[in-house]
Amino acid sequence: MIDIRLLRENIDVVRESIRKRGGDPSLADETLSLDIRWRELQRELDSLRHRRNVLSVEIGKMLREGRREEAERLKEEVRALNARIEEVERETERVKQKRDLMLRRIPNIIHPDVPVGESEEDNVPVRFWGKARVQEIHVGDFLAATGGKMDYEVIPHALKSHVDLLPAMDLADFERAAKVAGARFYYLKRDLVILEMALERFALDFLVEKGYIPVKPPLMIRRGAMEGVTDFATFEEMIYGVEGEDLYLIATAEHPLAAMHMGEILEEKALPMKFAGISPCFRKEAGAHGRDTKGIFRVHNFDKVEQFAIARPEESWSILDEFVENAEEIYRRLGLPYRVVEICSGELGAVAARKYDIEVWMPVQGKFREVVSATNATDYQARRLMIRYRTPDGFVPVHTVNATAVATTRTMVAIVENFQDEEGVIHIPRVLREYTGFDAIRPGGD
RNA sequence: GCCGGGGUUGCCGAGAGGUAAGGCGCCAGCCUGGAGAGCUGGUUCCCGUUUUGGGAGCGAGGGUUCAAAUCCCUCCCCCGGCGCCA
Repeated sequence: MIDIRLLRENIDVVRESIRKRGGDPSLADETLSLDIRWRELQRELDSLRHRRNVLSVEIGKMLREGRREEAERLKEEVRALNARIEEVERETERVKQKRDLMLRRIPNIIHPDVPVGESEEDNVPVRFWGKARVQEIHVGDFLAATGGKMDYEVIPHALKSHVDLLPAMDLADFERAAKVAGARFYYLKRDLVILEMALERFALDFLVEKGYIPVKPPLMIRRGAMEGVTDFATFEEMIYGVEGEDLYLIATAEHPLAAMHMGEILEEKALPMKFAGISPCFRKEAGAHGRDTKGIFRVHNFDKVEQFAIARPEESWSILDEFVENAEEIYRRLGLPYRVVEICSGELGAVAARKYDIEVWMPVQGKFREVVSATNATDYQARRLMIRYRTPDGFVPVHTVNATAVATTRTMVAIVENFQDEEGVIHIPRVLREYTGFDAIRPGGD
């Protein structure tokens, strides 16, 4: 939620931000006129209540002095006044709720440097790292995607998709998962289970070493908490609810981590707080029909190690950079070639003021695919959640920053695509071997 | 799940139908060579204002009443005990 004062005092900033996102800026004007109406009603309500309070004190005095008839007459007057108050209260509440509903639909004010654009094609690559392995047929696409700014080698042999390779090696079972749970679920088996845990432990150790606090959060949270951290569209399209309970499955550890300090006033010296959350993530993936329908690239539940910070406003941008750098270092250590892209205005989620993705080169698919997403939500979540910190001029909303460290399923796809050889052997990145205890996964096991 | 105790302002803590004591912390002013102590005022949210001001707020939501932190319902959370469980 944006600061309503911004709407009252500087509505052009709000309009411009909405326009850049491709939304309708009249949302700002409509919200403001509701706010003006609400303030009128509130003023009327306050003066009516003032009158009641005065009379009520008077009644108390009369009763103490034994002036019963006078008191009864006044009571009658207050009863009439109360009927009027109730009427105005209802209207005030109605207008306020409508205003708040619209206010919550206004997306975060975007950072001025965010590239303006409409779709994925307008995202701006900012960095490339590594030497990509490119199949002959993908060389054209690769050059288009990198503009020649990334090193590559053409590989002669054909590569297998994880969708085929993993079941063939009995490392995953998609058919039985579909029987039991439906599409976009999976059983992971054997060494792949170990690999997943190795990835998690590697990412967690990496962040803990930097002083981040490891956290396993609740996997279900209440509606009030979920509404504080997600926008309406996310809630509708992504979030599973539990029937008969006021509980919703988290779509990322960011949700319970952001809500952890809701309603609190934090001491400035406690900031920034940096967390390494680890949790399963549950996502409906509504509207993703026909895309990545097989395998483990896009699934309804997966594990993720997440970076999350609660920060002072003046430090949130450097923390966003730090998070991106952390994630890059993780993927560099894994040896996976990637590019960093800045997400354009039209593709930003409502809570994001600015966002970077890391996309790993996937040799089988012949594309860069998103594995990491890093967002500065500025004060947007904090205002909804009422997370503030103490400053000399009062309580100020904190900033929240989130970024992936490792999403296990997508990273495993990246490993399978990048590190399989001619024989179909999957080589384990060196940094993971101390965690897995094996250096490769071979067909037929061993 | 059951029984009992509890949830009050940044923190602690009184108030048990009559309109939120007191202490601490913090901020400002006075005082001081400077600091401290002391004194004075302020210290949640909303509306209004040149100023004076008004309203809301006692875990959440309803109800009773002229008036609710206080009485009555529903729910949430914390502490203790019992039960159940990994």
